Amino acid sequence: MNMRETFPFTARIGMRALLLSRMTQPPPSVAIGPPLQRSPSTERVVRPTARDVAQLAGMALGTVSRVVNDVPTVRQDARDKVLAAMAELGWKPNAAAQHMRGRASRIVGFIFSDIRNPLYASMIKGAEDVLSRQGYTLMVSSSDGLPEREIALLDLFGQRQADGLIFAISQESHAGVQATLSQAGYPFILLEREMALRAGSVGADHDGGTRHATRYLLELGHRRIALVSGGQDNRVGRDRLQGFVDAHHAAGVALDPSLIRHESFAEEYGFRQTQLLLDHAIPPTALLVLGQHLLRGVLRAIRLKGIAIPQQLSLIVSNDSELAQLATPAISAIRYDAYALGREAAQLLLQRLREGPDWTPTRIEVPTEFVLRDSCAAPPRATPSPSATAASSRTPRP
Amino acid sequence: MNMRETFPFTARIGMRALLLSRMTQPPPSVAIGPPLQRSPSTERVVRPTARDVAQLAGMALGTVSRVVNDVPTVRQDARDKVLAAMAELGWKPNAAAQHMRGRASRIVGFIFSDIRNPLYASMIKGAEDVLSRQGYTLMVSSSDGLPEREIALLDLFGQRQADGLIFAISQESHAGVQATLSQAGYPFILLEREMALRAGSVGADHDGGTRHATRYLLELGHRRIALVSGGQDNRVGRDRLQGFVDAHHAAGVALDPSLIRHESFAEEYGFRQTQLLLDHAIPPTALLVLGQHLLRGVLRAIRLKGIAIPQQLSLIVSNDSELAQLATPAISAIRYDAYALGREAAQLLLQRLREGPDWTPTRIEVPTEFVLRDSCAAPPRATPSPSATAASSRTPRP
DNA sequence: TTGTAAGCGTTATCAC
DNA sequence: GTGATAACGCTTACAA
Repeated sequence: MNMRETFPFTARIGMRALLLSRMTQPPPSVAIGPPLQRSPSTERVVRPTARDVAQLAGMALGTVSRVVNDVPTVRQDARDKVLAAMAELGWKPNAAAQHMRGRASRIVGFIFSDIRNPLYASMIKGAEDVLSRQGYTLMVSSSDGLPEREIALLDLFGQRQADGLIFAISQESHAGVQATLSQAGYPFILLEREMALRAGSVGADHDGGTRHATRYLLELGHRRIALVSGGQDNRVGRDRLQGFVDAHHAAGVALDPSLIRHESFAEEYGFRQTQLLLDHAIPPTALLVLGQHLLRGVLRAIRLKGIAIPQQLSLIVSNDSELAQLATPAISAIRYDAYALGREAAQLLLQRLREGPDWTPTRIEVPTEFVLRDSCAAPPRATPSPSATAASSRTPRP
Repeated sequence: MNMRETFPFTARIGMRALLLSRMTQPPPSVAIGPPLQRSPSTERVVRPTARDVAQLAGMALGTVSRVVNDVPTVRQDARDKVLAAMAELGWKPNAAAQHMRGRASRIVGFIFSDIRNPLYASMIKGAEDVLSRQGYTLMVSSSDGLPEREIALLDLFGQRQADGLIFAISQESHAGVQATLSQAGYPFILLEREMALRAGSVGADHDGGTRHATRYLLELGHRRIALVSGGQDNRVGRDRLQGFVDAHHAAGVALDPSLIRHESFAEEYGFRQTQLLLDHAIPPTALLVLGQHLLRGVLRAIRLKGIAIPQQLSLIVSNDSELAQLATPAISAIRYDAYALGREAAQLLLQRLREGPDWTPTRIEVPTEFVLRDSCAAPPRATPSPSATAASSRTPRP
């Protein structure tokens, strides 16, 4: 017999105890913990099953299933009885059991370094708005930028039967992650990345954005434009550098390699490299900061030196941020719609899920936009350096 | 026979097609969509099962299970054979199937209005860092502030067999949400909210924070302090009002009810009410803005009127934000650690899960902190209004 | 049109 | 110690 205790479960009004905050907590570790340990005394609330519904409705188990799955060959009165029983018991089909019978889990994983990055938060919301409408639920996890954790998460999503994954991998070339990914058993979409794997990808047009911004500076007359960035190991970094170089070529302006610093996205790197650049024998008249966190460090270094923006130094940042908008002066920025990026990623994944493994991997590009604020001006007439005065001509690009 | 195709699945290198961005997309709807529709041709990659592992290892199915669950009564050579087969096939236990056998799902749901709110993002990260270490995975969903969607999500997490939920409900008193919650069948922790339900809750000490800030203004000599806020329908709003009132009482200062505006958290409300307050017969000399989004509108109204902060008007905001930090002048703020809040919520949920239904519902309070910036000063000697000069005495609270 | 039963991938309870 | 085997809650042929 399968009869259970009565429903519904009553809610008791509980008293509240006021605790003073306890805030001790060891730092996050890499391990996901014993993936699915034995749970000693898993107190599970007694939930009704389809069998209970069938019994209450006086129908067979199969009929309950047919009703929830909208199989047309169910007589109206039978359907009504089942529906009534469902409502009475508050029964909802168990997704795990449905999945066991070959149904898709409708779970999509999402891995990024840290959800506190507002860009990721927007991407998640964009993806969620698309996916939730199709009955998918998002499982999100932070990798904290650790490939080992990414691997663990990839395995975890496998165990958890995810139908697909949206992934902003930390290091495109990490062999372990690549290997895990290629055997993951579920399709994935790369965010702002590119790999030699059969995967869709979605990214912003950083190439075009950076080219546009660089050309703008060149047209203002700048001839020594510095670049501070990170990420040699991902598509974003490569695209940005490409745009920077292309703009110089197109303008016929020689590019001084000593003005390019692209080893890290860290704030301190921005601080240090800006100091070095400003101390350069022939310092740059404009600075392209490609990385949100870098900007803080860059601004600190500029202020420390007492350099005036934009009179002595023009500044452009990518991507846009509150800091860029609210700084004094407001910083011109290369921006893109992160929400749209997430939305496109979700749509691409859905398409892949619809079309199956024969699907042709696709890359979707989201446009970037150059937002002109108060941080750009023509270069100062004479470079602060004693030498080189001929360089500061004001001609727009030839 | 249960023999499958061979593993592992090889990864083919795919070519990439470059599509120009397509950005059409209907607006988000409330419906979660047909919760778990029939998926017409769910292409599932053939995954190995424990049975395959057993066969390859030349052992029985049960032994495979014993090995993954670390049952001690397995001989070493048997264990080795199974382990080898597992590795060869890349097999991982199917979490859904494990759950079917009574194991906890180790899924925790998280509902908030919009993940793009940086406070929620931090809370999620805090919760994730605690939960992931115990093998739990977070399912996150936005309600967009719609109770109907909250109800749908509560049901969804039930279907998806969540072990528990962390919830920042939109309207504490919504009957439908209350009813769904009380029959959810899984425990939940309320974030920054309070309800007459058997639930744990975690919140910041807005009462104390607001009291502290108000007292500070009173000690500066302010006697007409205005309050712009929203959320009469949740604990945060009530706590803040309480702190505001208490500080006045403690200082023996009468409180003018016409200076209290607390109907909405919307930017436009902040804009409009600030205009009205500044046009007041006896305008306030200080303004407490309790709500992140309000601040934008408030600042706009103040600038539009050409009022100088802090010379003519002192300003304090809750909670802290980039805008508060970067505005000119920087705005003093009441802040709290949202990451800690999420962490505490997760720990409370874990405790509840450990202790079972007999657990005593607990409220955890996270401290707030008053960050003094450049937006506060003593009130101007004479109020701009022609009347009332006696009111602007400078005595600290008696 | 509806009831019956096999089976999804595990775990747990039996025997052996 | 290890091998069968019966569940778990559901879907889906197949019978009736």
